[in-house]
Amino acid sequence: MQLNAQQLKAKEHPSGPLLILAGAGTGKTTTIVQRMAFLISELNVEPSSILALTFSVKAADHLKEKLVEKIGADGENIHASTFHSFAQSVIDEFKSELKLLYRPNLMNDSEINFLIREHFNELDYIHSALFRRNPIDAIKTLKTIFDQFREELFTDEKLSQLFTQCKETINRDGADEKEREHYLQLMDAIQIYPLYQQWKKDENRIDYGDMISNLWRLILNSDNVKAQLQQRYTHIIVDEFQDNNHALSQVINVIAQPQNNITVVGDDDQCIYSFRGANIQNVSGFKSRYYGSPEYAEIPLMENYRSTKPILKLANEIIQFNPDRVKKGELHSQKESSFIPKLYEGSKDQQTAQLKVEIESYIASGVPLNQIAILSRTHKNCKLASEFLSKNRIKNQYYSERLFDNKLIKDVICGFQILGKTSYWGQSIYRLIKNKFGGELAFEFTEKLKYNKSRSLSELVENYNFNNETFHLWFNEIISISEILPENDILKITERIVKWSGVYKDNIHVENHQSEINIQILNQLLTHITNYEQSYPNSDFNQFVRYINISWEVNDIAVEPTWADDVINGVQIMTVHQSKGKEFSHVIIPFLVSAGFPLNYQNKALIQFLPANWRNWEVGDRSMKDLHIEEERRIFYVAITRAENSLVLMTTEKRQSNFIKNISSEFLEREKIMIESKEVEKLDTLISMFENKLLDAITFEKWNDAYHLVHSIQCIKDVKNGVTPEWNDNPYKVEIEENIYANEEVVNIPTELSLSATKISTYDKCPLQYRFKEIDKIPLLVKKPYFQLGSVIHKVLEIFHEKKMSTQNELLSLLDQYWTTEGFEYKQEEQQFKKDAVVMLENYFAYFQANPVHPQFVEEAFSFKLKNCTINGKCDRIDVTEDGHVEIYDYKTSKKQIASKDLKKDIQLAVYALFLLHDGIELIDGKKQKMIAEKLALLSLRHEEIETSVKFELDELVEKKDVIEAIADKIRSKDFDAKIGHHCDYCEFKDLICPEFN
DNA sequence: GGGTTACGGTTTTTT
DNA sequence: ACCGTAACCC
Repeated sequence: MQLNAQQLKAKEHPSGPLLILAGAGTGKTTTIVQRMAFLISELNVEPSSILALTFSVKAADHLKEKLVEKIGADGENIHASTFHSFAQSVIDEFKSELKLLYRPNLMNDSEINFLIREHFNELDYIHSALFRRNPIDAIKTLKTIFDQFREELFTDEKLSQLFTQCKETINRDGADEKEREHYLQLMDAIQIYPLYQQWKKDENRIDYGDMISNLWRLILNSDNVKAQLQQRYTHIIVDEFQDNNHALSQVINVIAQPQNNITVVGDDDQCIYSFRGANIQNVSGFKSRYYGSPEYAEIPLMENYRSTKPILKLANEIIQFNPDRVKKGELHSQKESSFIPKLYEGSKDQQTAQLKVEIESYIASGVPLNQIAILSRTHKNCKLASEFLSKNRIKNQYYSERLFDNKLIKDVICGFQILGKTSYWGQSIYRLIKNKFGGELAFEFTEKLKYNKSRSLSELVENYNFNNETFHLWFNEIISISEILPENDILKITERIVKWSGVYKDNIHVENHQSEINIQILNQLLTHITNYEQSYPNSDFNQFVRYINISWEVNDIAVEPTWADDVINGVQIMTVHQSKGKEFSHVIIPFLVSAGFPLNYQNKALIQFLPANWRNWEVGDRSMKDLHIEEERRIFYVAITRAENSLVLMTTEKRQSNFIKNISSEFLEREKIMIESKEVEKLDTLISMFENKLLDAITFEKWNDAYHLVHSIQCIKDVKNGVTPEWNDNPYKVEIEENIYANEEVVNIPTELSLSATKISTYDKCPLQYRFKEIDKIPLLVKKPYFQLGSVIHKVLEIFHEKKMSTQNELLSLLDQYWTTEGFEYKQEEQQFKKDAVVMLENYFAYFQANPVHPQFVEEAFSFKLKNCTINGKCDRIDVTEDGHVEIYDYKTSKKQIASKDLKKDIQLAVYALFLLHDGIELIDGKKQKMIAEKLALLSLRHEEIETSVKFELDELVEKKDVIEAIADKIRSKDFDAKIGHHCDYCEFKDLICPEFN
């Protein structure tokens, strides 16, 4: 390939610091490869004196390949690798200087979280209440902060100085609550960090951050190492320089001395990894560091060989809104085109429908599917697009599955939960029985599970009458596995669990593409477990289950793609981050809605990043939020610049993304989507699914499988036409029937429908969750600490009033009496919860002293009938005032206090009022009296002003009654569609049961 | 115009 | 749990 003038200049730049500002698609790899060739042939640099560094393994492999291709044997002698593998090789070589005898073993993310988890109870004092209340969140947060300490190369002295700074900040007036909490978390991180380092050392382990910081310590503390490295590598080349963090930049700066023959290639407009420490000031920082040096040069490559002029015009228009960019001119190209990037406006459904139209028109004009890409900001939207295309018979490729989200892996995990008797115990048995033997048998089994408090399998068997021989045998097998737990190693047990759970037998039954994927996925799990066994050879089974559960919680292991994935020709669907470095003839970016892209900036309760003024770079007066929007804009810029020939954007009519809202039609042609989306029939979806499988079978030459699939498709079509299919020996029969009859199981609604305030709000939140809890009666997880706290508080207050006690001491000693440490995994958590309980009781007592009444009733149960249901419930406390007015009180232990104006929406208070209206209570004369409640109050115990209250008038209560009856009607009509939202994260059925996540 | 409420969204991933 | 915009109120 012929280099252009700028590229040539970069190639033949003599020596000294060189900054190549390489825009998207400007031939940067070619240029640096040629530059290395030039160094060797023209400047007589030894190949082994060149150090070429990248961040990712993929980029390193790509670079090595190109080097060998262009330079030949000399290319192989160039040290081209990732930063981390370079660091590791140096540490190996000089390990004696670090006083290491053996090469430390690298920890993966699950192991790191597990390590902190296993030591968490040793921590004596934790500053952050949030950390104390939620150790798992604390562990995850600590890990990311520890990484950032290393990215910024903080020394012990620096950390202790920052600790003092934290203390000053939290004592300062005017700091808001969240900021104060963040600094408490940072104080914890600083205090725990040396312990974390020691825990690793004790086990001769290191993490990725240690690789870089050890290298830094080596060259800083040993003149010998520094001198050797400086002599060995006289020329340094760094790729994707904008993604470097501070630590990496410092390391290469030192090694490059004294000649500073250092070439960096990067584009500040494509820096999209600041969440992992990438320093947005890297590029300009390089410039200011070496600007004074006489050999310093700066060469922009802005001649783009990828995109057409109109696409680049849009890209330039968008990125120019970012402040403080390094000066390098605009991207330009020679590719003329009359196609202006297009913007479709329509609802989300219309956008997906339009996706289909666009792709079909590309197909009609002969574009290969893998030249079309759908890019999205989030995985959620990628998934949406992928599922939509599959339903519509358009082959597509989207990889994002996490190992522990996989259905088969979850089945195996269920086996571990059963053996480990964890809180997932009941749900795991339920899930496996349902998968293997159907819903009816699972339903039959649930009652028994509920009453099996000791979680003993043999006890279950004694109480169960097995009519089904296969089921009986299967159950005996898990019992015999549980009996050999102590004397067998974890891999043995895993093997038996895998067999028992049926994932081999049931999912690898046909010689087809999917089976091969399934085998690979299972192997990935086995590898994960083998690694654990090697690291913890003396682990007992319970510890192993804790490890598995933390891996599951972290869930960051991606399912590896198979070799075969490259062969498939489908529409490419990926996140913008995944698309970096790639290019496609046609790019579609749908769902450009406000809050979606740019994503809303969120200042979360758990700290995510070090404070801006702790970093080794200046951001001027831009806020964290400004920086966030700028990064989102760069992400959008990266997405646009992937397109070669056509670029189609899609957005809603209102609430459009800020990035495109005011872009003039000169850059972007707008058009309203006119088509209406229509639902694809269930059986048609199934046919599409099998047609896709057939395509795979043909691609991979699984002819026997193809034969079955053709037959399967015929059978589904038969069902569609009302004909009874002839299944013969079709191995897909079970799978197809499951799909056809899914959600058509019998749901038995009791004739006497019993509701309560809680049940009503559960239904309101998610009808499916209501069904799981109240209709299917799926076993719940073992009580979480949070609920335990609530019930203890209620119990204590009940007794306090019942026994007519009157002092705070009496109240608090009741707490001591009823408090139990059971159910708490972490010491800190238990202590904090008890502290919270004391505060709540103190708040209550202060309130009680100001309002000294003796309640008429405590924990008063009630029941009354409405048109189509019975309402049951319990009032925490009922008072009768001197003038005969009734007041009902409810204790709230949750963090959130409902504002007075919102109380009328509260269903619970309305239910109490309805009870008084419909059923009444016994007053002095022993007769039940119906009336309107004068006052309905919530006592939010976590707040100083605990009382908020409301009164419902008659017409309002009639309205509420209608609402409840409407819900009862909906339940009776078996309306149980899942409602997805943030509440899903707190739903007990999310992990193993809910079809939306399984 | 300014304040309030309703509503619709809600992470990225490498070593 | 938290943010940004549209719609509404005055």
